[in-house]
Amino acid sequence: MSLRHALLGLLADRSASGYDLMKLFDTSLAHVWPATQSQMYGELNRLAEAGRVEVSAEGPRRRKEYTITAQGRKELDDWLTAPTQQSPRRNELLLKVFFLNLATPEQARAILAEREGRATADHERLAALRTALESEDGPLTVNGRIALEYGLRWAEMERDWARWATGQLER
Amino acid sequence: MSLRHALLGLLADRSASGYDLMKLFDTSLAHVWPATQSQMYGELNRLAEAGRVEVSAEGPRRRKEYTITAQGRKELDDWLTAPTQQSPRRNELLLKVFFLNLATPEQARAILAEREGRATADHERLAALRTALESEDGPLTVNGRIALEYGLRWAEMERDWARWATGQLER
DNA sequence: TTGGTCATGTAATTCGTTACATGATTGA
DNA sequence: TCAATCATGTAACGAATTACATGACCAA
Repeated sequence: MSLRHALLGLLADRSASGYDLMKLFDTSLAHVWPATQSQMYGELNRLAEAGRVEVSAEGPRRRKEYTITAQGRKELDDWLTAPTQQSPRRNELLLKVFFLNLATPEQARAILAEREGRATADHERLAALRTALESEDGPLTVNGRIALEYGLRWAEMERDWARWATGQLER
Repeated sequence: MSLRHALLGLLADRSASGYDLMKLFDTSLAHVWPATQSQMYGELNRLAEAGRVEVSAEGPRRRKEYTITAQGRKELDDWLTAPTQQSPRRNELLLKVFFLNLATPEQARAILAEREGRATADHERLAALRTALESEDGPLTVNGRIALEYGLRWAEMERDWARWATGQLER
């Protein structure tokens, strides 16, 4: 239930409405923790009920601005220091690999080729993003670049693995 | 809903009961597609109702042996050839990285150190497994080794990234 | 005045987890 | 006979997705 912590994390930086948080998610957190609008509004209400956030202002169009409370900061801090539970490694690609012997050689090659293509495209996209970010130098960009580097290395790893695996099929 | 396809994949190789499938999951698929017993029995009933599998034999203790049908093979084949939807990349570690500026430098280093440690341990465990498998040479081991290689490269990537990120913190 | 954006919600459904329930069979 | 294993299920809950519903405000 880390959506909760993602919301607390964003609110720790500055107060915001559900709508604001939604946009922040879309622009900054979408690739590490996707969430839908329904989920967010629900979770915000639960956070408010639990005293982790409070409505600090009301604006036009029923806008509610949420501010993190001391309890909320505590929970956020506890989460940050708790051991990170490793990502549930449910992996559809590997599941297909496991059943590769049920597919024809052409199908098998296609599965790996598709992944290689996607990984290559991802890598290029992220590399371009890194180049674009190198010019900026804010305090926020440090974390961003660390996360970006993860994505780059991951894409590289998948691309190289897919190539290697394709080679393994022909023996 | 790939649990469905995992079950079909196992049944494509040989008929089995829910109990057998459970054990197969635990020994072979646990790390790519974990599933609980509840889920499996439920899904098997749904597959039977949809005509993808059928009860081919009944044994002692209410044992039901399932066999894949032509419809089931079709569905499995469709899944294998369909584009692999990329793993939902909800990643708690990266979420924490995103909020690293909210933590103290010690906390930040601890988060990365923990991941480095885990990744290193994973890598060693898988490397040992690879060595153990190198002596065998069955027809099933090809897929297995490709999947294993993925795990190895992934652990290596995370380990190296965590080291690099720790270095980035000190600038 | 009307269309776009701001803004918040509910409902239905699926997937997954944990815990509980039940009983048959086998081997020591 | 009794404990372990075989064998299948139900119930309750939480997390996530998709679709739908509603309305206020602002600018052209």
